[in-house]
Amino acid sequence: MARPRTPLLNRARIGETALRLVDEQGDFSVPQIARALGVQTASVYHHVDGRTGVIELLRERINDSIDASTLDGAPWDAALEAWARSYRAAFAAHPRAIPLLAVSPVRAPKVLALYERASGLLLDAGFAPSDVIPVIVALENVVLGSALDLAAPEAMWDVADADRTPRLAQALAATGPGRAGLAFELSLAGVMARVREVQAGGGSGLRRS
Amino acid sequence: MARPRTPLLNRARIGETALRLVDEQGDFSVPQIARALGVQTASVYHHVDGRTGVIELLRERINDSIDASTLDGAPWDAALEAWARSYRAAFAAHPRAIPLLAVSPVRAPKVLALYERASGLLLDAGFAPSDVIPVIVALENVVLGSALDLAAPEAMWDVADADRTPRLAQALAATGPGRAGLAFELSLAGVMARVREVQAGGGSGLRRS
DNA sequence: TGCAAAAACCGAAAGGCTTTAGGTTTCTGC
DNA sequence: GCAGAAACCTAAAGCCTTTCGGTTTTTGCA
Repeated sequence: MARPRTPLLNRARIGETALRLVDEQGDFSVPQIARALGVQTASVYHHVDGRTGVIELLRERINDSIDASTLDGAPWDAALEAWARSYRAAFAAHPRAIPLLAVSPVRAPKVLALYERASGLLLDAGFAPSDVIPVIVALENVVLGSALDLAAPEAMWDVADADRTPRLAQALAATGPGRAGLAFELSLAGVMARVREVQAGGGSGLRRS
Repeated sequence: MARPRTPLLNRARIGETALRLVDEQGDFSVPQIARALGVQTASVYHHVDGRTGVIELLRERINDSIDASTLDGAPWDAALEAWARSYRAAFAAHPRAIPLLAVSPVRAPKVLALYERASGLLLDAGFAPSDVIPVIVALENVVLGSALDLAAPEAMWDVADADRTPRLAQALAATGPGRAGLAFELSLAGVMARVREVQAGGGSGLRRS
């Protein structure tokens, strides 16, 4: 009833539970976590900095499943592309977490470490320093946009009926499964091609184009 | 104290207030809207279907500022690109609303009408029907990903310090303002180039690549 | 014209969430 | 051996969402 002989809580268990709740219902609350772990709400606050802290835990968990080693590969463009794929796969595994992560700022050092490696990769590849961040952000946009698409899926397209939106219905009928993946591959291929052009151009390839 | 001689509330005033609150603080609550309009909380529920209804109001407002006429232009690729730009501009004007809109699917007929026009544009341009949806989704991913980036607090990048993340810090220092816009232009240019390839290829250009 | 029904707002309340403050017990370091 | 930290609890303040009856004014229609 006070301090237990063996601890009931730890950050890992809290993060695990929160992620499960988010996967199941698209959101979480501190009382829900506490109930799932058989503990009072206030106890959770001893291990985590409130709701924001739990979100940070989610970010770490998802981020840990990104294969950072891809960034060590060569050539640089294959490495970057593999990183983007791994990045997306990590988010695609928990699409409902994305809206949560989008609003709160990144504080996890591990996440910053990823950006650090990506920056190093691009600088070593000869990118102008002023082009590095835009390139990273562009890739990130594609990854997150595609992941966001996974978060609010089919319902949106189901509304289309052949009477009011015939062309859309025609296009939808011809679309096979895995449209989200196809769209991601299209975007990724396009952006990577453009990124290669920027690198080949040297200097600040972006502002010139 | 009961029914006023002239109505105090209407959907437009509620939507306007909600959007202002979202722009200012990144979120809204029904009581906040009520207070801003000098009304009791319960009164708002007479005009709008709760919190969800207010979010739908936000979506309508933002969608209305998309310039749909761009899709009527020619050539098709310029029209599509202009649409993407207008699409992004609409969201960029209220970036903090994106996480709110991202979770619930679109049901507004006006939005579907946009997709209908885009589908027609692509079909008329000779795209294989099975390629139309992936192309639209790919563009949308870039637009929403980039808009989401605008919602993310700048603080995210401020955390980088030169000791632990030197290359990232170097890249950040060299980055001018408007990194978000630069990244969007990069993504858009890349995706549009790839989309042109798909069209030129005919058939199902996507699966072949 | 009369009057029932609808519209617009208010008061109150249930139930949930976030967070803090202050207790009690157990463990740890010295 | 003991002070202090750690882990959990009870309690409570203050917010939010939503619903359920009021009260008054307007409107539709007979």
